[in-house]
Amino acid sequence: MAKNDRINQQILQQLTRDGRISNLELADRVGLSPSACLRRVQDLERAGVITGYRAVLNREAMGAGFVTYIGVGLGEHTKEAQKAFERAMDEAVEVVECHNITGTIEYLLRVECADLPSYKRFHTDILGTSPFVAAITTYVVMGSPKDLRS
Amino acid sequence: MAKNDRINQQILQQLTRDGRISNLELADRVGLSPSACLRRVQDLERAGVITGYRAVLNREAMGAGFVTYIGVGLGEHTKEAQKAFERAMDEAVEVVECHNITGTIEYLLRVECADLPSYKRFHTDILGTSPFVAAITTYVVMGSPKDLRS
DNA sequence: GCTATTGAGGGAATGAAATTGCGTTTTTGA
DNA sequence: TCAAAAACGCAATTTCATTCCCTCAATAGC
Repeated sequence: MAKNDRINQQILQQLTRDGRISNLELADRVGLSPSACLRRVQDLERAGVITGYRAVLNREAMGAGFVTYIGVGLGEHTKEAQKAFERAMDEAVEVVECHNITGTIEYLLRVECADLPSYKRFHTDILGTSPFVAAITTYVVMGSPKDLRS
Repeated sequence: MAKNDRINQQILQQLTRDGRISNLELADRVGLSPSACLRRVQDLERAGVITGYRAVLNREAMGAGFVTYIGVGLGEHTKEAQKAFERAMDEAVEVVECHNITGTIEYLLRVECADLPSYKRFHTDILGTSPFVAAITTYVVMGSPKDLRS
């Protein structure tokens, strides 16, 4: 189990800001030698505190400015239905987030498309053909006054 | 300006899955030489399509494991009501995202708390006292089979 | 109080990867 | 069809990740 001391917190903070910082630079910033620093990072990864690394994209810069949240209800509530739906969502590049939630519907998606026509394609070709999908409610994002995760 | 062809899409998809994949491996997966691949990645960074890289942390391991999406309807639909609500959300640390959406409600929030009691505090003390808030619908996130923005 | 053991750190060597320069190929547009 | 521009691949160079081994400090047992 990885510790939760000051240095590890610094490491996590730095890697959250820049996940591609070199180990040399990271070690320098937290005041360790490269080898000691690398060991700590690997410990954090092994302990499951760091679950991965991702590039952060600006979708508007690549023509994906049409953002929607979509509530999805499944017709069946079996484990198989969920797995099948989740697999379909994982393969769809438009789907940026897929949350399994409580309430009247099972899933909340964040879907990012270029425009309305391309959203329509996603809606009919992907969602419409996905297994077990029963109810779809779309909320179009007009703006995000606050978004700390973008 | 960076292109938006098949290869760049593959590059972006790979980097959103694993932002620390080596350039050699990435080049291999998209079918380019390392140098050509690196140039494309750098172009995407320079064009602002890739805005950065982040380590993905296990939030439960850090004491913010209670995640909810909250639909909020306002009692008034004036500009002043919206501004006041957005200001309140901006000041609340629990609110990670605030989207202005179309539909039967005006806002969709993502709220991250340590646990249910701390969520209750947010619900009553922050949302309950915010101006013009009329309808509140909470969806508790039980899991996120896919989340490329975390 | 002393010593064995364990855990963490530092430094240097090694191997791998990023990066760059350059010639070649492909694409584009007149 | 041909010239210019863009993109590519190869190879050399630099930088970095990773490993090995030694040292130091804290801890537990005697």
